[in-house]
Amino acid sequence: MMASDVWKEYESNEISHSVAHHLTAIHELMGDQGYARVSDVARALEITRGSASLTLKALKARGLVVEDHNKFLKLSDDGRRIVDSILAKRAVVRKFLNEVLKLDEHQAEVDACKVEHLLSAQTGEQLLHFVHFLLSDAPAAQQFLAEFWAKLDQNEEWQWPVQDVDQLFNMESQ
Amino acid sequence: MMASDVWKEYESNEISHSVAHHLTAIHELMGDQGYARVSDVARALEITRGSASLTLKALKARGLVVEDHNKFLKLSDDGRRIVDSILAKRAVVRKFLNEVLKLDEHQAEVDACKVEHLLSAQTGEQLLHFVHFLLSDAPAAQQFLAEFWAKLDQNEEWQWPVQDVDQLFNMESQ
DNA sequence: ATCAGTTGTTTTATTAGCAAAACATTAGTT
DNA sequence: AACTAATGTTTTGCTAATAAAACAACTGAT
Repeated sequence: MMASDVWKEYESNEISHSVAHHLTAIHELMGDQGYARVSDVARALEITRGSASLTLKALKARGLVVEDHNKFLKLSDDGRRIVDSILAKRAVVRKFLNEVLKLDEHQAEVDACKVEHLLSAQTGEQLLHFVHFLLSDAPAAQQFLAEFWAKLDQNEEWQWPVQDVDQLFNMESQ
Repeated sequence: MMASDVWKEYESNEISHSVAHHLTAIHELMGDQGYARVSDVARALEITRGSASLTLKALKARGLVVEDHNKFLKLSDDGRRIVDSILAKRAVVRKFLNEVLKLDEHQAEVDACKVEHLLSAQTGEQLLHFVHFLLSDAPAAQQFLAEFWAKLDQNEEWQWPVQDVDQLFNMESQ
């Protein structure tokens, strides 16, 4: 049975990759230089001012960005909440990929950036609990990680992509 | 510092969400009913035949799909490799979200479907090693999971989204 | 043989997200 | 004042991915 209802939810996402980065750019510019204009966002994202102007106009219409009396941009409360959730997911995914799975920092950054806006809040929260405990000083966590990393170094070989992951876990197919 | 070079890699992905699902649809139709035509793919994805026809024409041009003498579609070797890597990532992410993080099956399925085509091969492979060891009968793994799940039930409270994830881990900001 | 249903394609239109270019406004300098 | 630079917007055009509708070709039943 095809999960036709599942795959279409991709587009029904309220926050696109582009929107996520327009919003986070405003947030970071506010932190770095205290203000954010259309041009600053465009420079930060390396797109033209025209493109940024159009996207930001839409975000103002959606109530995620508000404009100062003198064209200075600010996140609304809703916009701020969205940025917080995105940055939290990005940070925890990056941390997991880099510090647990031992992927290099660039790869961890790129992959985290790609998925940050797609994960549900529930997923982000559970992942945070998981990584927090995994990287804590709890003996069970440290013991597990030590053994996992040792196993990684042994370079146990599968050819990737594994043909049938479920079979690798001794599951019935679903 | 803005990672301007990072966020644009999103679009430079060779496989879009749509393409990933056109290819996997062909794969699953071959398994289910032994053949796959344009109409079958369109029905499986719940899009019009016209849309499927156009997308599949592009995939034939890219050499990922080949067409029978009588309009029957098949994956090329390249197409098959892509489907294998996508399905492996989807399976391992779904398993991690559902069986480790204890997200419900639907949420796990949706989130896995959203990110499957975005993760690098390296990430997929490392995640597979991780989940495989985590769900094995190794005592360190079972001990860790038991403690983690017990901790989850205690419902340790953070308000999500956490404002500063790095501070939660006692890191210096980066 | 005709009529209905299925299939595949093409054309037209829409949306999101970009670039490029033209334009208007403002700010700073000389 | 005039010239220059920076800023913001609008218009036009592009690509990917969709829908909708028209069309052609094949299949099957009676």
